[in-house]
Amino acid sequence: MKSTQVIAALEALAQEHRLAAFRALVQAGPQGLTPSVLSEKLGLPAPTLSFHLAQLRHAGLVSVTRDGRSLIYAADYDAMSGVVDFLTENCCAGAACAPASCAPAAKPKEKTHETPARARRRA
Amino acid sequence: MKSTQVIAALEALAQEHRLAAFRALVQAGPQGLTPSVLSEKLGLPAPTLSFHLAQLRHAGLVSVTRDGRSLIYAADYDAMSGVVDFLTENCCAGAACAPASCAPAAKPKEKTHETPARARRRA
DNA sequence: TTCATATTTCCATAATTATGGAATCGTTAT
DNA sequence: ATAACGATTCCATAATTATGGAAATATGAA
Repeated sequence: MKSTQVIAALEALAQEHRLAAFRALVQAGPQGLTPSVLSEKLGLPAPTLSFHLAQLRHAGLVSVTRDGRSLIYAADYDAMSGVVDFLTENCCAGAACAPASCAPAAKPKEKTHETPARARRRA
Repeated sequence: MKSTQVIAALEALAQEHRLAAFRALVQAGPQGLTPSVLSEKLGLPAPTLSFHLAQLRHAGLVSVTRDGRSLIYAADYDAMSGVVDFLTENCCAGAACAPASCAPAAKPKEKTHETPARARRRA
C-alpha cells in the first residue's frame, strides 16, 4: 500500500464523526448501513453526514451500493487491513507493535546511545 | 486507549511530513534523531519541522529529551502500539485485520443480506 | 403524473491547519 | 562577557476542512 493512500485513510479516520461512522459500519458488518440509520445513530444532520461519508469513500475505506431509494455504506475490510499492515510494518518497530493477540515480541533494546555532547561533557 | 487519543494520533500521522518524520524516527530506533538531522533528511525549514514535531509530541507519539544544545526526538513505540491495537480491535472485524505476520483468520462472511427494498421488489 | 422519501450537491460561513521569515531562548565554546 | 549554534516561538498569510440550510436528484408509491 502506498503511503499516499495510507495518509488519505488516516486523514479520513482522524475525525470524530468519521471514526464513529466507520466503527459503526465495521460493527454492522458486510451488510452495511444506510445514511439515515447512521444519521440517527450518530446524531448528525444529513448533509454533514453525507460530507463525511464522501470523505471515507474517497479514502477507499467504505463502499456504497444502492438498494431502492437507500444507499448502503459498508466498511472495506481489506483497505483497513492495508492501513494496519502499513502502520505495523513502517511505523512500529516491526513485531514490537503487533496486536496483543499475536505472540508479543521483545521491545527494541533501550541501548542508551553515546551522544557527542555527552562524550564531550565527560572529557 | 481512548478514542480521543487515537484521533489525536491519527491526525498527527495523517500528514505527509509528519508521517515521514515519524517513520524516520521509528527507523532511527530508541536513540532518536535531532531536528537538524531530520530537517536535512526531510528537506524542511526548521520552523516548519518544529511545528510538525510539536504536533507529534502533543499526540504522544514522540518524546523529547535534551542533549546539550540538541534536542532528541524519539518515537514512542507504546503509543503507536496502542493506536494499532485500537484500529485492530475497533475498526477491523477483529482477527480479520491482524497483520500478515499473524496466522490469517478467515474474512467475515459475505452473507448478502436481505434488504427491505429487495424483499418488496420480489413481492 | 404527482407525491413522498432518501440522499446528495450547492453554497456561504466558520474554524482549523500549514508555511516559513524574523526574532527569541537555552546551551556551550572562546 | 560575547559569540555561535541548535531549536523554538511569534506572526502574518495561505490553504484546507467542517458545518448545515436550501435546493436539486433519484427512486419508488399512489
